[in-house]
Amino acid sequence: MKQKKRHVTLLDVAEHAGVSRATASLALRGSPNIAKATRDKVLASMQELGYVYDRIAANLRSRDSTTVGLIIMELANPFYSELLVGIHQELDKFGKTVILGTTFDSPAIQERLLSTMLEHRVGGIILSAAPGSDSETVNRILSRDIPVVLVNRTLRGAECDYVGIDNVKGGQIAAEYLIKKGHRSIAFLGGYSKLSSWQGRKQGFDSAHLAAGLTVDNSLVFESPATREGGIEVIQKLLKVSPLPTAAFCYNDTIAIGVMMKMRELGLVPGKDIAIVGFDDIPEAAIFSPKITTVSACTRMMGAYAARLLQARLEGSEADPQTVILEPELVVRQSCSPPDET
Amino acid sequence: MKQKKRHVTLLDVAEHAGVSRATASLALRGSPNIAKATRDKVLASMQELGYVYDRIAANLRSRDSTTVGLIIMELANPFYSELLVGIHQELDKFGKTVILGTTFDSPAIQERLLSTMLEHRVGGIILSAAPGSDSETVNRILSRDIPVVLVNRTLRGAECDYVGIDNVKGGQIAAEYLIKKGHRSIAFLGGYSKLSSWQGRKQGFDSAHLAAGLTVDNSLVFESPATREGGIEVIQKLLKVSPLPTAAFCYNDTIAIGVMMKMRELGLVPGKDIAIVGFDDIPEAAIFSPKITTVSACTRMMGAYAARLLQARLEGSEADPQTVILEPELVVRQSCSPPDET
DNA sequence: ACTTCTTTTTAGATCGATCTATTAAATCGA
DNA sequence: TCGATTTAATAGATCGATCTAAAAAGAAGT
Repeated sequence: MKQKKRHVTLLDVAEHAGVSRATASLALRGSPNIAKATRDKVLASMQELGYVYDRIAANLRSRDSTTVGLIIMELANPFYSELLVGIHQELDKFGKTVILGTTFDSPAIQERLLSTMLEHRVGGIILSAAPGSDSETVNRILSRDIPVVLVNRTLRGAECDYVGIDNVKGGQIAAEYLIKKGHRSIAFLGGYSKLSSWQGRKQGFDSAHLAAGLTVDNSLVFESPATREGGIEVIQKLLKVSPLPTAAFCYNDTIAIGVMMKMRELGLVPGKDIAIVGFDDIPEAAIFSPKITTVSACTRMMGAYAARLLQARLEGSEADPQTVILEPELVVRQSCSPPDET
Repeated sequence: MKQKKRHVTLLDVAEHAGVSRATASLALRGSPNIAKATRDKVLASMQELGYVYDRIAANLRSRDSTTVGLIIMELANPFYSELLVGIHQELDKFGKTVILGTTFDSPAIQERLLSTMLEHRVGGIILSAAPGSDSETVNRILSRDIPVVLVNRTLRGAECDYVGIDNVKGGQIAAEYLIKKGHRSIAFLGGYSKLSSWQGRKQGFDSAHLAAGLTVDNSLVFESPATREGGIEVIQKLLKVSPLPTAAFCYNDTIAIGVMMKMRELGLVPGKDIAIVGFDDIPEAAIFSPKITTVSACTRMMGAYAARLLQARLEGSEADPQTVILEPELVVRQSCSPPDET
């Protein structure tokens, strides 16, 4: 039953409709200087022959592109999958098709993905850069006239658009909240100090302490990968400290979840024995028990902004590099009791 | 500082190396009948000029494709994002680039996405079909010699490969487990009865009852969207029933989470007042409190299999349509107490 | 009827690569 | 040394569309 259909090209359509290839092309694209009768004839032939437009060939000739490359760290990570949703939905509105790549935070993989995407003639790239990657990488792409938008992670020296969140503010409101609740000894858990986002959050954390007349105890700062395992690792280190802090600000929600799971396993009551604030407001934060008080990074909106900035470039904007910094918001839930009176 | 580099083509490379375009092309691809000295010369010129291979143009001429279309329901859904991970990682190994589309379960959107992907000359398509979509859709693509692999959701009448899970078995082991724990009155919550996966799970659920000499009470079956909200909706309906069942099998984990959140909100103890078994084993299932006992759908593996089947077709396999059915596994956690003795 | 202007259509070159078929150079055997 | 064979390099057509520039057809003005 499987009959092999020959590939139908525009030339076949043109011949079937009794016009030239050029006319068929113009008709297809709804050019105003094709007579309506002719256009209808061409459209009918297309229908009849089962013609499929070859956008690839069209793009080759007209030197443009309807695809966009998207490079993120990982898909199995709620933060990035939310970001992906935001970007994907917005680009879809602009008729752009997304080509996906994940780096697992390896600059080498990132390099390979970028090459592949260039070979596929993407019109632009949205990049959440792997740590340790070079701004030279980005600038090399820009010099090929392919716009790049950085998202979530900035890259010093890259001359392109950037969308991120105000990490300083985020760290600050988290710490302010805990201080207001009466906490005086607050840990800072997880993440890597070489990431710009970590530095920002820490800075805000510190300045909230300063503003309240408190000093930050840097022996309560522990770094780790930004994973659930990282959280488990870091809470174990923290529990060796004496006296224990009454609260902890976690670099992100995933770490907070690891921390709290381990606490419960050890017979502690997360949120009560140690109050916890997370970061990102991933979907899990609302379903964990206790529900996690966290700093919302408006992740989807961040993705949408990135998509819009890129679209503007694709439409020819030559403006200076834009920077969009979103305001974080504290989402108060149930993971922060006031400190025990002892 | 921004100098506009002209696009470097293979012809430029050839001229720079002092050979013909054809030779440059062969050298680039490592053809055995190009002298090593010549190849080195060409490679050096490529390097020097900053040449970027245009895979799109190459694919046009050689009539093949390095891209694959992937169509799923939604990204912000742990099940599908796990599936995506499995597919994406495996395709990446084959050097295939993924073009992404989400249907939100709308056949109309699905149709549009398929068209777009065909226009982009994808080599093949992995599809988790929207409910109510037509097998004709798939067969039309197949008749264009573009292989399709269905994943997770089958489509009656579509003559192509399929990877799924044994839903009957899954429903059965879930019910068996609850029955063994002593439950005699078990609800079936969420999902839509028109989905083939729902029907399978229900069938297994029923047959486990039958095998234990129990009868299924169909007034304890409630349908809903497969979302957290669906779970909330469906537990409210269930709680109006009297006497209450002692256990519930949920169509998937997301529903189970909605159910349990709402239970807790109403002062009930999820897992104790009503024992809960979920389906899919999404990452959240392990972090929810209580940790959810669930039927693992081996989601990533499912994705990997789908990718492999497609790759086989792309390499020219003309075998009859293949069907891969994965065995589900019960993951016992903490959401199933035995029934209260009253 | 003839020029002028507009509208509609088209031939042929082109995008950047690969393919086919052929030629040029090198190697070899007698 | 010369033809036969193998190896290396190339010219020109081609993939399926768009673009440019020019031609053909139709409408309008005098």
